[in-house]
Amino acid sequence: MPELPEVETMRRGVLPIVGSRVVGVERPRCRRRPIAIEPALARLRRLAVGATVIDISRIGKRVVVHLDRGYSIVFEPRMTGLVLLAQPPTFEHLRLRLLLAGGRANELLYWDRRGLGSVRLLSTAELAARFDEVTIGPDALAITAEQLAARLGKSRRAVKVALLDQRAVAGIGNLYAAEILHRAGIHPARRCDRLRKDDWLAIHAATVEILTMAIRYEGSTLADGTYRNALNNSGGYQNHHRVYDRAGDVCDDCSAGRIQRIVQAQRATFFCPICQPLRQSSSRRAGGGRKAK
DNA sequence: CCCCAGTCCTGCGGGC
DNA sequence: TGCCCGCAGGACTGGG
Repeated sequence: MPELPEVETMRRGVLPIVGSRVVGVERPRCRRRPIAIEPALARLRRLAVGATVIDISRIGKRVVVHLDRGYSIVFEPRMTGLVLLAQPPTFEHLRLRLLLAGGRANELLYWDRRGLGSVRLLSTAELAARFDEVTIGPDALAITAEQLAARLGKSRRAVKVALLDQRAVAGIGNLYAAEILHRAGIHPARRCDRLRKDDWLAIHAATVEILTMAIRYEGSTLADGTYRNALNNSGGYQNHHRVYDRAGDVCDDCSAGRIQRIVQAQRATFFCPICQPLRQSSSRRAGGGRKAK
């Protein structure tokens, strides 16, 4: 499930197409229900073909391919989408192919097993309108602790549920929310409005640490093997998860608690009851730093 | 406004 | 061994 580290890895992986010219857009034959592609293929083709890729950015969990002529193509992978330079995991689920010339890559592929994702061509104005500060919060790697506290501190939601709200902070999904709160030593069910400044500092520090480390390992490829980088290689961060999908395991950090699984807002949450007590202990470390391994 | 529940989709694993 | 059901969770929508 691509979250910030996986999408950032995709973005970096397709950077070689900067400078290439789009010479074709194809929707491969696919018996599957087509994913959302906007505008319709003919118009997409008319607007994109002939344009040159000038930059690749990321908006939360989306990869944005910027073209000259004032348009951008937004890839939103949702659960199982991949942006690839080559070698799709299967041809059955290949959804869109951008043919390229004049650069280091011949094509950019969008692959999506479940097909919940989308590809959209937006003008610069449409892009700005769609992703303004109301609809999407600051990126999780750019937000300050003060901004995080200001945007979530009055919410009565459980902190884990609130961290998934892309309007508050962009890029955190179910997996990394669990890992971040474990590193910060915060119980996922604690209400945002009951957290103190120290808690937000700890969550902010843990966010930067966990996401940075996950990017270094090129993201998490779970047991279903879906997530791959732009060259169809697995990520490595799944081997460093402390809590996600590890219910019943003894916690690596405290060697005492067993990882628990609960459900919040219809999503699985994992945590260590020793490292993440529901009632705040007076001795919790400040700043979210965890003892070195 | 705030928050929750339902929706989309496919593949896989557990249970019988 | 085979089949069915439930689950996985991105973003979005409708409603209390």
